Amino acid sequence: MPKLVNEEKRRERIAKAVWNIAADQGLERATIRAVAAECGLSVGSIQHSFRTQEELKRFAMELVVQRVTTRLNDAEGLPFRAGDKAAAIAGLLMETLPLDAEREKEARIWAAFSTAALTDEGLGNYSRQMNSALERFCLRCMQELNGPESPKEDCGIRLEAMHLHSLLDGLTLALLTDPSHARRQETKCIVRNFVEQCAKTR
Amino acid sequence: MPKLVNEEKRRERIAKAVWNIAADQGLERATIRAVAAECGLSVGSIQHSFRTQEELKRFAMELVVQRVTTRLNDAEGLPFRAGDKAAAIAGLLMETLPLDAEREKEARIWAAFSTAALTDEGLGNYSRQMNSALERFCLRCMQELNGPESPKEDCGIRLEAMHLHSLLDGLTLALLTDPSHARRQETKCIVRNFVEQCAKTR
DNA sequence: TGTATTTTGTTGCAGATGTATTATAACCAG
DNA sequence: CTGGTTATAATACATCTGCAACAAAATACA
Repeated sequence: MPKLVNEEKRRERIAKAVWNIAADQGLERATIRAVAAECGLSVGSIQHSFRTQEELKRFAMELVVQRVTTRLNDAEGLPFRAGDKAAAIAGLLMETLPLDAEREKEARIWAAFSTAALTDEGLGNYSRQMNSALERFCLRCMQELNGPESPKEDCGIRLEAMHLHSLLDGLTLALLTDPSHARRQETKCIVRNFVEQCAKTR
Repeated sequence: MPKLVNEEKRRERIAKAVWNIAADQGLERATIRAVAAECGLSVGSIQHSFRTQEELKRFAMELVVQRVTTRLNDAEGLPFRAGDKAAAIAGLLMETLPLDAEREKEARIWAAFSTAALTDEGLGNYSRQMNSALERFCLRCMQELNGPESPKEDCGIRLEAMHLHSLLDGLTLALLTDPSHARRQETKCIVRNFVEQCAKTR
């Protein structure tokens, strides 16, 4: 029997190297050799874990979707205190925005992949998965905000959830091209205002 | 004296070839040879107009910013009829969204360039220019919506303009990954609701 | 300890890519 | 028509890229 390696961990390590390169050089610079250098492996090792580069990119993007999706689901499960529900939800929403260095990197990674998905049909499904997950999350937030007395099958709330989702995406983009402190503060204000407004109308 | 060619037209023609490739294959596929083939020129001709590929990409992105900026400025200049001001503005805003094939292509082009700008400092300024132009446009729309009696130096309206800007960006992204008819209709609803809501609060 | 089996590292190769160089063709003033 | 200038085209070349092939090392079990 040969050396035993946790193949899944290995694949994740390689995928994270792809993330790093995508975040600060662009996905097109994530060549096999660059990835190998980034995670301190040889080209042969990468090839052992991923037959082709396309497979590697798919896996790297899928892993992003998985991580974010489970994180969103976990957040949904949290109980809200009744008192400051609006503030709690605003905080929850802000956690999805690139307001610190770590989230900014994640957002840059996602921007690279989702743009690549526009011209790479093999990746398109992951974009759609991510959008579904985000929209479910936003819908859940809006329902929580509106209180349990609101109708479950309201068309209006679905549109408001889409509004929220698009707003978060747009704010993310704006923060990526201008990550200044001022912009961050304004972004937080916008999210707070949105939540406030929603809470008021009901 | 030699053959005289309208150099500016030539450069634009080449830049548009870059746009085409970026829109349906991704900016990284816009190699010199691919661009030459796309616009029916030879590699040498491209090189005559652009010394390096980087210069070509910069020009192609700058041209997008110029076009959109002038278009937005033109739109701002139009007079609004007093009667259906909200509807008129909603229509104006929808014109910035990829609700038809032509705008969808433009949005794909812009997505490619703005993502590239995240990891290419030479392009970052164009992203910021575009954002400024869009935000001015949104601010102008909000002011028009609120009527002339609203204070000119309101911090709130600036935030609302940023909200609108981010919303448009996010809606654009969502439409690119799901350009279905249903999604387009929902997008229009969201824009109309936003404008309505803004008009009501004042 | 031996060895079969897997992992890892290196190298080779065909094709793509950016760009410099060179040669040809087109054009207009004289 | 012609000469000189420029536009266009073709090619050359060094580098990069994905991937395959192979060699070397490592390890778990007999």
